[in-house]
Amino acid sequence: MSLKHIMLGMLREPHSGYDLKKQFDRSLRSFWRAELSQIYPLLQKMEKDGLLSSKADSSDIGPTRRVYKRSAKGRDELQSWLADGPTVGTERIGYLAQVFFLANLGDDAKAIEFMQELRDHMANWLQSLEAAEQEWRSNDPRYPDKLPDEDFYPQLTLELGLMKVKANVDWCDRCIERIRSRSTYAPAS
Amino acid sequence: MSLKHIMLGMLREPHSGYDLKKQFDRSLRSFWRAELSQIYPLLQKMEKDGLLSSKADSSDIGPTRRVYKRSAKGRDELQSWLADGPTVGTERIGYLAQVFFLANLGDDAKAIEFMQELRDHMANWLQSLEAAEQEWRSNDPRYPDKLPDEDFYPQLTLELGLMKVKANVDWCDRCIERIRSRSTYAPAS
DNA sequence: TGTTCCATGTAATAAGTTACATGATTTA
DNA sequence: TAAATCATGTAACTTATTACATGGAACA
Repeated sequence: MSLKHIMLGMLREPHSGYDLKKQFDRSLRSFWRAELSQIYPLLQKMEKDGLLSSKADSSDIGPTRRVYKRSAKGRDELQSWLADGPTVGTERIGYLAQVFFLANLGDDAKAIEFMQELRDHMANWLQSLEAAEQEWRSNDPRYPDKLPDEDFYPQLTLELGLMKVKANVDWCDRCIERIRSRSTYAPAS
Repeated sequence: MSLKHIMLGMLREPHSGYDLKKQFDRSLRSFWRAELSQIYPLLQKMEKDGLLSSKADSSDIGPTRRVYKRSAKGRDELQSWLADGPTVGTERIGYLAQVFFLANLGDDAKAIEFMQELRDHMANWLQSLEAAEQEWRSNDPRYPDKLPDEDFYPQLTLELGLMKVKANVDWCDRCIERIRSRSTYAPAS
């Protein structure tokens, strides 16, 4: 169960479920996602299990929120997740499963369209990652290697994200090229 | 629901649940996985839904197996999955979530150990992908661009797999180096 | 005053994992 | 004959998604 551990990681400082969702969309979406309808019940369960504590926060602005923070037990649980070593072999990449079976479209032109659409997604994604990096770099002189630990490790994941998404764009381009040349040998009816 | 569609992709030719599991471990494990205890009930349900047909196969060797094959309805379902365009933004990569929170180990040496272990995993994985490619290349003169469609598209995913796993190895190396230099500035007590 | 955003949840369903159970066949 | 592999499944549980429901606050 990883979402539990991700929550524990995020809840060093108090956050509401709504906050956590936004953080997901900002900094973790390259490798994990979660819906609010999963987050809220999970937070409740984790509090029941003693991993979190919560309190209502009726601050001056906005509706009342419930903010959670991890307990000592929660911190231990997080550490043992990390100490267990890397979780490998559980990756799940839907679009690659689709490419694997793309022959079933039965039409090279449609396959090219698919790859083109994928390429566009990846190019947009790359832009947003590059923008995020640029902003970070210009707002914090410690970027990247003198960031405090709690920002340095996220920065490592941003770097890999950039590399991977770039690789995806290039790969899409080459795939399109290769499908095109094949079609030339045996053009669609 | 993607596993359903992956099954449909694989079941152009008849296969048993056991077969499908082996195919997963051979050619799809870079981006999807499934347990037998998920596969068997799913096949039954898909047959009930008219996406597959099955028959018992008491061949000369081995225990009796039940082999499934997709129906016309199954083929349509598969095509509409592909025609819907690429599924993006649902990726899930557990080890990156861990790296993101690696500061919580509270010890650079442990973080380096973690990254080292990850690097080893990736390097092994790379070896097995390279071996798979090499074998394929030497056993089929059509490799890679003159393969028939049903092998060409899987080959595209193998290529990306190779690129990504290589990128991971390099990234791990650089991360280890960067964590080391940081430690030099502020060495662990 | 209507739209968007903030904020929290429940219900129903689907998808996936871990543990358990069974028995035949092949190979060392 | 013991161990590994082939082969299929069920049960219990955990995890995740989709749809629904509610209402206050900010903003244009």
